[in-house]
Amino acid sequence: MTTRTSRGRRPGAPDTRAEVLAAARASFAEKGFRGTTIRAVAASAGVDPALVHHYFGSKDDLFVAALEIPVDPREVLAPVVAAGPDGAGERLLSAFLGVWDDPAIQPGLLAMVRSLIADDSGGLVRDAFIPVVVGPVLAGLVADRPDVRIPLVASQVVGLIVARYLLALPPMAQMPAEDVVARMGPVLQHYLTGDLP
Amino acid sequence: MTTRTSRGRRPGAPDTRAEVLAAARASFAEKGFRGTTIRAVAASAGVDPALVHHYFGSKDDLFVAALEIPVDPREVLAPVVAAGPDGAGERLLSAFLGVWDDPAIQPGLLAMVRSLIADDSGGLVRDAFIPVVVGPVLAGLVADRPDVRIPLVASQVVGLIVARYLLALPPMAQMPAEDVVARMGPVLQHYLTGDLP
DNA sequence: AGCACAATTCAACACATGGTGAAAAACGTC
DNA sequence: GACGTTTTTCACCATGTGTTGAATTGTGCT
Repeated sequence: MTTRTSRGRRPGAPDTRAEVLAAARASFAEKGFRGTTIRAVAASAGVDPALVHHYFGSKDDLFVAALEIPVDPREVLAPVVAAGPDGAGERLLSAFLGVWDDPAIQPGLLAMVRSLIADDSGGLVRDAFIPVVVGPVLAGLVADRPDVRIPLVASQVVGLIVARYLLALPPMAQMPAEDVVARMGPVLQHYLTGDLP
Repeated sequence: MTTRTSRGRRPGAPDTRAEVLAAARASFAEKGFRGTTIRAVAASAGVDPALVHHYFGSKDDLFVAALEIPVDPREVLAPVVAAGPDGAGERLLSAFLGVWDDPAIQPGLLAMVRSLIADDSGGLVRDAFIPVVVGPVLAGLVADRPDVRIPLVASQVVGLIVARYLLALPPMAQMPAEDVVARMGPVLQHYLTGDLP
């Protein structure tokens, strides 16, 4: 039911709709859902606020449009799992950083996580994302007691994301991905397969 | 320059000011700064919105009042550091959980961290809190290369806080403090004193 | 040129929010 | 009871927000 049904623009012409979406994504990523205003998005795209509504409907609709991420976590994690538990910590981190450091993907993820933590909407991660999406995948990687190991892995990964991307703590934010993998990989490996009290 | 200068209320009487502050603290902790409205705080305390202003001034003032935490991080960490690096990982975690699991302290900390992550105000943590407050303290605990080790410790601790308190992921949120200490302590110890690539 | 349709802007509404100043109510003291 | 003080409410204001519908401009087609 979108407006854009017919043939595309002529090549070279600016795609205003895409620019608005990019501006929205950036604002959601930086300021979260509540901190983002339609007017600010419109201004940042050099456009009238009404146009934003014309293209995307309500602010909620704009948000879910900005959340659209060109990556399926299951596809990213599949090869990590397929290679078995040896060195899985490093591979897991590598895959993660590969996605998060991709400038085409990062703003959408950032918007999602920032808004998730900002409001109380953690219920979504708690009830859907972790148990349904990431839980089953990681289950193939842990040695045993997934109910204990998965939250440990999750807590370390969440900490990395918050420190490196949301808070941009130096030097964590500037550290090359390989260094992060080398230093945190063994810890993840320990959480996945090491001895647990 | 507050209004409350003269002698206190008679014992047993309800302290409206304190109730308003508690309501504000709870709302800031749950919904963050932007998600909190003066009207909602007033309603939750069963009071007129103007009274909130009368007691606390602006919304910013109310926020800093809600942030007041009866704990100095330096005092909490001092004994951890004094005992030296052996088992520092466990002691660090223990001290941390002791503070965060204290229901008298938690809402204030939650409000602080939630709002810090929600907006872009991470600059405060980045530029003041970590380097000025926690950095020097932890510097006495790390074996060497504090610029690398401290962010690693920080990322794991941040992950714990976000997973356990902000997102309340099960079973991390329900795990007894001792279990957390037993399972994450060795990792922190490794970040503090272990071999690093 | 004229037409159909998409892209874009304009002007405005309804509402929620932070904030203010004066009035009223409650309370202790003499 | 009359007073000063504190506590609490009332009635507004200015502003920013999401949203809407009509109007305007632009573009391609015949």
